[in-house]
Amino acid sequence: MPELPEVETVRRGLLPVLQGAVIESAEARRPDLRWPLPDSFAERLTGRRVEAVGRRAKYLLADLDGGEVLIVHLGMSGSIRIEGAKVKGRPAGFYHPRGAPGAHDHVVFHLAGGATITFNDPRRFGAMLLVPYDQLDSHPLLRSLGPEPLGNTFHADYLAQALAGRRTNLKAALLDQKIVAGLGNIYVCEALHRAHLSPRRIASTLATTAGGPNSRTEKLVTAIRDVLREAILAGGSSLRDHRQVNGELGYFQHNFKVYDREGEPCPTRHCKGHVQRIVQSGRSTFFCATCQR
DNA sequence: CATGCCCCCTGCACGC
DNA sequence: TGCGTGCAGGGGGCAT
Repeated sequence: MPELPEVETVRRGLLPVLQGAVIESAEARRPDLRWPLPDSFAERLTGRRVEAVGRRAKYLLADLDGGEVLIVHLGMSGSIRIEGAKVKGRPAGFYHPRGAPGAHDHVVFHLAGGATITFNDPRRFGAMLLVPYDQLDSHPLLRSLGPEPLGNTFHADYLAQALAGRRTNLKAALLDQKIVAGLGNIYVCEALHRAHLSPRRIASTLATTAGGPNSRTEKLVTAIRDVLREAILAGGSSLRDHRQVNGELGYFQHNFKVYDREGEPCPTRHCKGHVQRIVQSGRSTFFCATCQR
């Protein structure tokens, strides 16, 4: 499911409940996620205080006292919900996923004070890991990630250098988390449409012109940053599984220009094209061949 | 190293 | 209604 904006939405929802909270107990109801839950998972979490709730790419990072970090990845279908919490005196959370109550609720955290945080993931492509804080940056899952697209180090100079020599297409290059970390299928399609760049274009053509990044690269960086920022403000996109942690829907899906809009007229001003769907690397790409070059 | 393909798993929409 | 098929916000692992 979730790309950077959805994960960031979850992080922001968790923050007021989880930061500073103590985990009274943890239930590992179904340990066979993408990888088995770590050894002694529940015991290592019991009594821990959550010092901070961060995010790197599509990973949620909960810093625990005692020196370990809980890494959570939501995979394709993972979601997190909070129940029994009060934020500013008001109860938060009532939504339950479809299906039988408790179905696919693989991990449950019981916080001191009575709130529960539940990880639900039908497809079980998600994961949870515990890693010593000082080994976080060198962890195999994180060490090769490219820059955060909303961070200071992601700019046209960087992207031009990162795409130099890449013979693959732009779609695949932007999905490559080593180039830029956090984009997925939706936001790559949307960013390329905003930048009027074809997903089929060879990535290296965005690299440099006369020693510097070309204007296409500048536009792409702007498009990526804009679409992510707008999506975060909208609470992410709710297609199937993604909810905010209190059960509310995100609404950025209403702002998609091309994703899942095959056959619709291209929304670019003065463009007479239509959105088409092609398959790249086995995944759907939506774009307008008229205004995206 | 870079690239492309397969696979993990469940649920749902679709056509017959 | 009951299939069977294809598709879904990801990404590790492998062969080439």
